[in-house]
Amino acid sequence: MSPLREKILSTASHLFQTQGINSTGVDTIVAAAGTTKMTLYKYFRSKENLILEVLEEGHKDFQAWLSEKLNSNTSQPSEKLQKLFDFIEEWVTSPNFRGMGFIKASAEFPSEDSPVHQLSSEQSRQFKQYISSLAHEAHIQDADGLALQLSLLFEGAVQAEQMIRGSGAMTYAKKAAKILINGAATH
Amino acid sequence: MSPLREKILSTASHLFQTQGINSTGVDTIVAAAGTTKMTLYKYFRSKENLILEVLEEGHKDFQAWLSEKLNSNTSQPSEKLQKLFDFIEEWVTSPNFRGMGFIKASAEFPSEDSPVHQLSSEQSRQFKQYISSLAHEAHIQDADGLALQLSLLFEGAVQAEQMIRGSGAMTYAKKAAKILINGAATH
DNA sequence: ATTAGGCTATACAGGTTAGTATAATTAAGC
DNA sequence: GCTTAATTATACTAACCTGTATAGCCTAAT
Repeated sequence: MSPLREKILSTASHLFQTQGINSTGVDTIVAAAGTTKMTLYKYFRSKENLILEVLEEGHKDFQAWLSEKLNSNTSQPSEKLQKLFDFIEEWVTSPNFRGMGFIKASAEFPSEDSPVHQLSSEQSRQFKQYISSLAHEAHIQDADGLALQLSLLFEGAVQAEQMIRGSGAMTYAKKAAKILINGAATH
Repeated sequence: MSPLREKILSTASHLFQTQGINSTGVDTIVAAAGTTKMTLYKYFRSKENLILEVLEEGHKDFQAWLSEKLNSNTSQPSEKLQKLFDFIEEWVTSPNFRGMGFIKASAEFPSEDSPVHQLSSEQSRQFKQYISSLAHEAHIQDADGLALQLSLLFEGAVQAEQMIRGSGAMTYAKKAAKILINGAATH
């Protein structure tokens, strides 16, 4: 991959997170990345295309990191579910955390026709599906229900944590998650 | 109050919710409200001012409806906390539900300098504070912690419900809320 | 009927944005 | 040293958006 392409992607990702997607112009991105519009439009068909690639890369990175973390640090399926939120907290509070793109993207692109909205809602669905599969392996009866509840907590916490940095939302989300997991396991 | 002013407010509220705030131009608003820009700018200093008033009205309506509902349908403080999510579900699934403005507004205006961001984060804080006061009256030890958890669930559920209409997110959020409330009450 | 106030219609200024065209510049390979 | 390819620099178009200016219209009260 071209290093300039990567630079544009990471710069855009950072700006989208801190300034918002719609309020970040292409000119701002290329200036911050130390390149020009011509180069950006060589690698990306349009701004929308760039947004989609930023979202995809961010989601892939997170999913890869999370499943690797779970697979190498736990053995039992029930243990994975228990440690899920510990690792999520680790991700969210890590210094290079650039936000969960799909959460904000769906808010900035509320129209269901928008490809950006479609991709981010698909990613949200995928994440919920992943939690559900963990719950299923741990032989939880209503695995989908628990997965939905945990993803609600997760999305709410990420948003709150970004709204007021250091609000401790993730800590309480973690506690709530453990209560819900234990409650679902005893049925 | 002028009926035209009210019409502009309600029209803007509806459009902001369905199309997003930033992607809804004033021309679109006045066309949908059946008036002209001159009239809009007679009643509102700027678009930003209109956004702030829409947010304020929506939040006031919700808070008034919710506390009235709680006060007239419950007696004991613990009962209020228990029924909180039942009423929230009623509000969210009601046909004239126009969304929780402050949740999306903070996402569309991520810069902390923005007055819109400041107002919506203040409203989010107020809502959490209200839940906390209910929890306090019910003699829950960690009232703030429970309030934070419940507001996470709430914000997550509203967003999910809007992302995929009829996802049943609110139903599961309600169940999770009851588990968390009961867990917090026995400490 | 006429006057006055609110509303409409329309055009426009000023700024911002995505995206393109064109030419100059750099750097690497032979 | 020359060619080739990639990147830069800069200017521009076309669309869009907020906010304003100006003139005309309609209705209600006197």
